[in-house]
Amino acid sequence: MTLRNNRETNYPEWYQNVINAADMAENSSSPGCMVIKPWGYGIWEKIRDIFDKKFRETGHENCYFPMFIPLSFFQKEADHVEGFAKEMAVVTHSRLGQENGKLVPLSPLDEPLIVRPTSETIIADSFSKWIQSYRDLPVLINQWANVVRWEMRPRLFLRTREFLWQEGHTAHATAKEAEQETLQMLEVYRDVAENALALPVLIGRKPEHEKFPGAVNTYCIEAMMQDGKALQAGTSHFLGQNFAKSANISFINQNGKSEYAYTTSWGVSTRLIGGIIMTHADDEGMVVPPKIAPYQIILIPVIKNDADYEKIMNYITMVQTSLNKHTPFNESIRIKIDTRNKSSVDKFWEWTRKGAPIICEIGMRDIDGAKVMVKERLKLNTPEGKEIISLDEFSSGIEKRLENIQQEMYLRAKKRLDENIRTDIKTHEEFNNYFSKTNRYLKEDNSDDKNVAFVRGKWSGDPNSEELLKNLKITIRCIPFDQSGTKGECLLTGAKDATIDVIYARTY
RNA sequence: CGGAUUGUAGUUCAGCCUGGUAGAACGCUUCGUUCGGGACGAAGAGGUCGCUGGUUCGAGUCCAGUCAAUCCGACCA
Repeated sequence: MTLRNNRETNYPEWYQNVINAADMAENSSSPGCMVIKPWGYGIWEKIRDIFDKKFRETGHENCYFPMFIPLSFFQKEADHVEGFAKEMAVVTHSRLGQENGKLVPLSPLDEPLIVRPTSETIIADSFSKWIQSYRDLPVLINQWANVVRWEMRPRLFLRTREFLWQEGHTAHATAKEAEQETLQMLEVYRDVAENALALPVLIGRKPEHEKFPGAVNTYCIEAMMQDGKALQAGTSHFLGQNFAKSANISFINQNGKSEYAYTTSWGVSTRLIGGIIMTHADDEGMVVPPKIAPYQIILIPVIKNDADYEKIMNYITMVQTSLNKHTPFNESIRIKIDTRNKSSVDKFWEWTRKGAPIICEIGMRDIDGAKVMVKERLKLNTPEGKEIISLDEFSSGIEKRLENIQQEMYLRAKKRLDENIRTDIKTHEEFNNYFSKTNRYLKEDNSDDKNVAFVRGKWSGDPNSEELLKNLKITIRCIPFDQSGTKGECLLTGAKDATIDVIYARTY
């Protein structure tokens, strides 16, 4: 029994099926919101821990700010409010009362409160109090929080009204230092995405019309899903003095003069999990990279006679003890012994659908020869996917085995990304032709030339581009850092002598 | 928020056109045989048919409203 929909017949439904099959999350009765279940939340916790460590290593400390932001704070930054106005949750009352047997809001607030869609304004307010002198800079903080954006078309992990994320906020004495911070955190995002989530990404700068509201520059990491669409996986913003001016974050510099600080902000969210699903999952369900798997190894007892129970459990404990001596990725190994009263076959397929990297079935057959049956999720349905090896060999090779799985997952995704960025499209006509096709699951051999994914090519920078892109349902994902400097036909407008290299793609 | 479609058992759905005792499969429980690639047999539990109102002797079925979900738009991490 595979998933009800495979990637090829119905990609969006397949995505939902994977989440159900892996028991990662579900729609809540609270409209547009999701319940993140233990396996999904466990993955988020691992992602969070890895990022958190990196943030600390780069000098940031965690804080917490209120989720309610006074409405007036949003009026201070014009671009910012314009960008978020259409998706604000507004708190207007402070009490409920009975009216004709129905509960109704009572006691209106003098000033409505906004449930934070992002925290620039409320954090800038604090910064303005914290920062007096150049000696107070830089301020480097991060918060792990939930935010609310009133989405009209929710999708588990990718777009829900409430989501979990991390938002870093920093203030600096110079523009240069703030820009460096912005790029440093972008590099942290790239590093974690590629090395921990096995999510190969493109990095670059957003064009003007895709910038974060209120930012001077927005940088991003962009990933490619298995249907060739792009997913913005993380953003890092250089905010210049925009928020400093609107919230009066000023300091006395070394020359005794008052100056506005330069701020940054950067964030990744639970959306990353959606990206991981759409990058690694297959027609059997989820596949989780070992570095972020809540459990890396599942041990399933195979008990044919109740009389063997104790013997088998003792052996499994021995397997666990042996594995526990090892520290893959320099961390404690994460093992789950599945003792639930279910058939071992059911357990195997359950963990397969959840995407646990390694599943071992252990029964009487293994005990005599001190062996273990090892199944790797990534090699499911292949002859190599099932090995019977000695416990010693399995145990001593476990670090390497998990590293190989992690590496293999990255390489597979990287190959897909590399092979589906078209660089040979040189004219407006070819470009229109290419994007006249609809996105679908990317076939590996690409033999029938129906794959639609990314195009790397020229853009004129024409301010009317936004409208043109909208009509074609295409976006400019980013302006890559490595610009060729050559001239060519703008793929979007057909204008000659366009100089900017950009990534065009459809997006989530 | 606009367009389309759908809401019936835990899940997927049939029943609705043509109103008259609530159905199937899977899942779940129990027992037995099984168990190392998605088991089999037998018995059993489980639904005020999304919600509100209307028409009717009678509504899962017809009508109106409403809420939610899915897909397509607009918007977005």
